[in-house]
Amino acid sequence: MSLRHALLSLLTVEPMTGYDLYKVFESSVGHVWHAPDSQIYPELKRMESEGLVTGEDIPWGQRGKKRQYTITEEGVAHFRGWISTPLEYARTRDPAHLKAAYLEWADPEAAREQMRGHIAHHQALLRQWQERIYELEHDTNPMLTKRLKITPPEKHEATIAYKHFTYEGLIARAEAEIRWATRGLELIDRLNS
Amino acid sequence: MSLRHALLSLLTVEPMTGYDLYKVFESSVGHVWHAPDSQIYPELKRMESEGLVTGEDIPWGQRGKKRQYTITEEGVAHFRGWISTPLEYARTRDPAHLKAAYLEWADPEAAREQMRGHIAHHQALLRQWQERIYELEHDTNPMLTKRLKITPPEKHEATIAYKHFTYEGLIARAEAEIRWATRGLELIDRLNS
DNA sequence: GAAAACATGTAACCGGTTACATGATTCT
DNA sequence: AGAATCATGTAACCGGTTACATGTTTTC
Repeated sequence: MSLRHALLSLLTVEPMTGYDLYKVFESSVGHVWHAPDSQIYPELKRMESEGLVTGEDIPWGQRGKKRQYTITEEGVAHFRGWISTPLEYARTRDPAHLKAAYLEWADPEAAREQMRGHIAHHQALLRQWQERIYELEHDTNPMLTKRLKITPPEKHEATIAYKHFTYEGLIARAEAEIRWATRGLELIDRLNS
Repeated sequence: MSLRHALLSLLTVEPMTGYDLYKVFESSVGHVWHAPDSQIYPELKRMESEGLVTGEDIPWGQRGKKRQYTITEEGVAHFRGWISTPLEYARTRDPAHLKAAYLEWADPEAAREQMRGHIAHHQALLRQWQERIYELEHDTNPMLTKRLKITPPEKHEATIAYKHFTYEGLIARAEAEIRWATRGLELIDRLNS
């Protein structure tokens, strides 16, 4: 149930429509949290009915309208409460490592293809996260820029530092996965020579 | 839908009942893949109806009976096919890192508690996986021992090596998470001094 | 005028979790 | 005799995915 917390985190910056939020999930934030529009719209309605946000229809063009959601005090408290609550970790369920444990069942080329896929996947993530770090260091992330504008200057350092720290962790993880799969390729070669 | 592949991987060793499989998931294998009994029993039925396994009622005590499942040739082919098929990676959804990105919303002690929880979680995983490595190196894992008995000797090395490789990857990941959260604690101290 | 982007939903399904329910066997 | 373990399920729910559906506005 972290979707609503991801939504709330964005709504602490400024009021947004479902489509605005969807676009953010599709771009930068989407590399930490993904959500399809079909999940966002109903969740916003539920959050409105629970008083975490208020919705307001605002005109859009001649006949159109869109619904803009504003976080409530209760929503802010809810978000802060979630951040402060110890995370419950889900039991392990890891298809990539489950497959890796039984690679002797695949022929060597299929096994190599698994490892190459793993490397490609994590290299793509790595690039995305390095791009986020670049944005942080050059203040080119629109959401963060807006956030800093409404944040007291003495909290700017922490606001940036925790996001930097987050992406560093994701980068370290991606690099570890790439190293692991690279060793996997070497192992496959060794076992099939 | 990897549950059925996890079940098939175990059934390649010997016929087992739902409860047998459940126990294995609760112990060693459960640290790579977890499944509750309420998911295992219906899945086995479905797999039987799809011809991946055959079920046989065998007597248990005076009046009791239990259903033992044997993997079919089709089941073996299905498992091998899965291992050889490139994995589709799910979009990122990572509550721990989502929270970390907004730790400025928590007070320092709650933020530290998050990091300590992350460290404790991954240290517990680390111990489990180191235990699995120990088992591999000393041949004290019952399932693996049985597996090797029905595996041609020339494939023993690969069978063990891929499992070793898998756990090494999980260990590297846990160590990276612990390092990350440890840096997180340092960051919290620095920002609040 | 057409295409792309903006805007918002519903419905069916799927894998997984939690709670509930029941009974037999084995061990102490 | 009682407790632990063995054994097998059902049902309600939950978060998430995929497919379907519709209409407006802006841009080229």
